[in-house]
Amino acid sequence: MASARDPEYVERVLATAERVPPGRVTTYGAIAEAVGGGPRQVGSVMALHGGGVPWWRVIRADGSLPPSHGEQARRHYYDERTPTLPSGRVDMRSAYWDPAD
DNA sequence: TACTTGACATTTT
DNA sequence: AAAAATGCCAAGT
Repeated sequence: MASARDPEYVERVLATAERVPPGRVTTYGAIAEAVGGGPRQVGSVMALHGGGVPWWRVIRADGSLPPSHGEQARRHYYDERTPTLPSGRVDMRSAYWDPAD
């Protein structure tokens, strides 16, 4: 299992999350494809070890804010001037950043 | 070993 | 447009 317990996997996930430029966002799925495993796995890793990374730049594929962090994330988005839609969702069209970049 | 659970994704109602 | 159903991958119990 390439996993939340393996520091290596965790490192890769966190490293990718840290590489996300300010004002941009990426998705769990994208990271999952970059580091391997499944989107949920990435989520679990973030949940356990995401304390030191900008998790607010990592959102769901549909642009919805992180399920359990709506308010926090919103504040950060405002600070980083992340393109958001009136509906409270991030503007994926322009703010999306690909980990493979 | 089998079932449940989860910072998700995609498709269909 | 919004909600439900289905699929995925690995951990936790």
